[in-house]
Amino acid sequence: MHPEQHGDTILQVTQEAIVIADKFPKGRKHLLVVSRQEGLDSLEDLNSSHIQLVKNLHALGEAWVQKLLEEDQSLVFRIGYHSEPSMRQLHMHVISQDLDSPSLKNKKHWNSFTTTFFRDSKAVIEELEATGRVKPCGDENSLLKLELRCHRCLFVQPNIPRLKQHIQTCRAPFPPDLCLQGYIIMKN
DNA sequence: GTTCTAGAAC
DNA sequence: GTTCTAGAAC
Repeated sequence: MHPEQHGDTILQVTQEAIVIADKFPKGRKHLLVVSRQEGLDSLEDLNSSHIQLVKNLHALGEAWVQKLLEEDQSLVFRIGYHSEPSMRQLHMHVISQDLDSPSLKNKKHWNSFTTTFFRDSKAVIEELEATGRVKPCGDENSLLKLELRCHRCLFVQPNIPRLKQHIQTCRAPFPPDLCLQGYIIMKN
């Protein structure tokens, strides 16, 4: 609400949103596009009146992806929302799909970005336009407790250290369903 | 959200 | 004996 009081921690300010670096990044690049609309805290709060807002948040996120891709063409991104955010103010994650970060430490962290708990911004916009609401994905808690599955090759890994080791070298293409829907954003 | 740690898993 | 996780505390 008062970005001027936070100096250089804020990457960008618009009338509707601010962009900041996630304090505990779960990928090499992890930004948050945060709505400045008071009281708008999660996807459940959205209705038809917010369509332009979420489109603008999406455009802001995409612009940052393009900027980050200019710096490193090997990066791959997804942009979207958590089903059950743990921080106030509706915020969209812009996160690189290496998921390579010391702050990614447990199953909940992993599953919050790799299961349907993560709602791609594009799908959120489409659902909001089609129905005027964004339905909860259902049983968020069990999604966060699912097995540790590589987000590329979809093989299950037994624990976090092994998963982290695995993703250092896994070069399987990203799942076709995500690519075909346009959820995976990479250099053309 | 993170940190810490007891006890489960190996 | 060591590694790892899950739940409590913050």
